[in-house]
Amino acid sequence: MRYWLMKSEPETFGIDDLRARPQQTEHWDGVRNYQARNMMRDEMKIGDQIFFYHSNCDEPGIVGIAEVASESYPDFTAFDPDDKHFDPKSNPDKPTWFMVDVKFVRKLARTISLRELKTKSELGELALLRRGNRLSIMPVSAEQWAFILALE
DNA sequence: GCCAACGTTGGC
DNA sequence: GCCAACGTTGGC
Repeated sequence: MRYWLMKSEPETFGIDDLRARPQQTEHWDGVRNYQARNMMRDEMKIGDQIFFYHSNCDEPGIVGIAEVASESYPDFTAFDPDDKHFDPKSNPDKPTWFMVDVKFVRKLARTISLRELKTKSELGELALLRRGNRLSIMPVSAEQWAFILALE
């Protein structure tokens, strides 16, 4: 099993939105970055654990845990001209973009903020903290996962 | 709102 | 293939 971190803006789709979905599950649509796509399409497996990260908000940080709930499949929002994430280069016969379903596991007892994570030398290699990293999905090592959870 | 750090696009 | 222009992300 692998570990991941996925960013979302709480004003758009936060951890509480995921919890409120039927089956507490939602497809992770809208990813339009090839690196992030490759991780979802090629590396994520059902049961992988995910840190749910709130970005672009008052206190950016890890707010909960989710898990991968499906194999990857084409992101159908790319096919819809009316969708914000429409991409004319992707079509159902040869989709460009993929996604997985993500299921709510639990909220953390408190937000582990980006500010706090930055103070931990043990997390120097965490992709989230690397300079200029804007990927919305990134891998987390088992060691990093355990260390961060122990902060809770 | 600002701006650094990207990734993408398109002219050449 | 190069690279300038442009758009986006996301912390602050």
